[in-house]
Amino acid sequence: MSDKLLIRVDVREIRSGVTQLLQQNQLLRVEFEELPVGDFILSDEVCVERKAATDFVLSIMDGRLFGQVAQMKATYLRPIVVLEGDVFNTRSAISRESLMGAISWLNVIEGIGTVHSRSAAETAAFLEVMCRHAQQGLGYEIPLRGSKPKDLNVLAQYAVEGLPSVGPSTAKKMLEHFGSARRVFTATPEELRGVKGVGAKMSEGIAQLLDHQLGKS
Amino acid sequence: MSDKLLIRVDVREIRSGVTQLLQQNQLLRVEFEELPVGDFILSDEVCVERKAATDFVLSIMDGRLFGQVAQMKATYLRPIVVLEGDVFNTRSAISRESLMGAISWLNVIEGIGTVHSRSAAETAAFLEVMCRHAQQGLGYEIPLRGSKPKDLNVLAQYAVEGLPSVGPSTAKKMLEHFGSARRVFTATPEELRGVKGVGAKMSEGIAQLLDHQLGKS
DNA sequence: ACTTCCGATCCTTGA
DNA sequence: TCAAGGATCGGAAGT
Repeated sequence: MSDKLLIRVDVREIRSGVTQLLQQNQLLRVEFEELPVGDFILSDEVCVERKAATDFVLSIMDGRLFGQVAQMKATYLRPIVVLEGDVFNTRSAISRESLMGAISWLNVIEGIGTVHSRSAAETAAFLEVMCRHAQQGLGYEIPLRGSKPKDLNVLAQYAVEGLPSVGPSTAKKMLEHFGSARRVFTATPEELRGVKGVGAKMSEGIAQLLDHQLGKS
Repeated sequence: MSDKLLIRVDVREIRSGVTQLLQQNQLLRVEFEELPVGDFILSDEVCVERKAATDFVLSIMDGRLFGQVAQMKATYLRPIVVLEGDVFNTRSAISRESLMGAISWLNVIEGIGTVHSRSAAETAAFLEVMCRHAQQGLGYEIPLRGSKPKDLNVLAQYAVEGLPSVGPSTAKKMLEHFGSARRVFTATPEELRGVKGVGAKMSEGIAQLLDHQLGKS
């Protein structure tokens, strides 16, 4: 019972004030890892992504947030985003509706809870509580929103979207057409054109990328 | 498509400022009902409980919150609590820990998202967005990946970074090792392990993703 | 997230 | 049947 709670922290958070505070906390044992996704792992099921206000806004604008969220959902049953600071008062030129849209999207569509904290200290305190809940919870399993197997689809889509001129819609159609990501990546330009929305230009561009031998910059 | 979004509001919210604002919103059609649970029904799945800061605190202290939440969970797939105002600055003699405990409990254990709003107006705005998301989804798709580079070398690396657990440095090494992106994507797990930094776990994860047959839509 | 803009792709026409 | 034109869709860029 006297065992400390284990919290696994991504190495990129090492220097953050939050982490310092966690280490000072006698109830916690902090371990650093290079996490492929998320910032704090509270249990096998619960993963926390911490976003300072400005970073949250930036990650919306450059699209990082969506990929991160997709990956969190693929790995953890209960991903949670902690928003640190006042997201509505960053200097960034983002519209209010975009911001609210993002928060709503997380909660309503993705089923990812958002916890607001006002400072690093508060974030650390929240993490302690959340950690206890995640590990000692109530013991019973909670039926969850996301299904696991389906999530490989998302990861596959994520990979395919890396191709030039390929967005969400084309990526989906390609995966449907070819069955797997590997078969998309091995397809010839002619085969690619079999996908609706993919014409000469796109198929050539993709082939060019795939077969490109790296050289001069 | 031009139909307004329907939002069902509990009769006890009739006189609230939030409701007034909802009624003025041309995009919404407001209907009042005596709801057995929750304050706003946004869809068959999504239900919102609005808690002004002081009320939130009170409902924690007298234990009401837990019952309400249990009922919401029983009826709706995705219950959400909107916290209006500054919950940490009510006059009530509640400890910070209890407050954070309640918020953590909602998110971590119950899987109920908490959205913070600073005023009735903001709550109303949030409800509009959430209502749209609940009923129509986004209405478009978000690219999982951010904007793409144009330089072929960089682009190839970018594409490879789409693989799970593969960051910039691993991607670079893979490309050097295999010569082209296509050859990375066609590699077997054993071949992948030939790259420094890629072990059993990562190579298996990658292969699994590449060969994953997508489940049906 | 949301909006706007631009280009590729697709589809119809019409010779 | 095929080429040219315009409508539509989806990706990219910007706020």
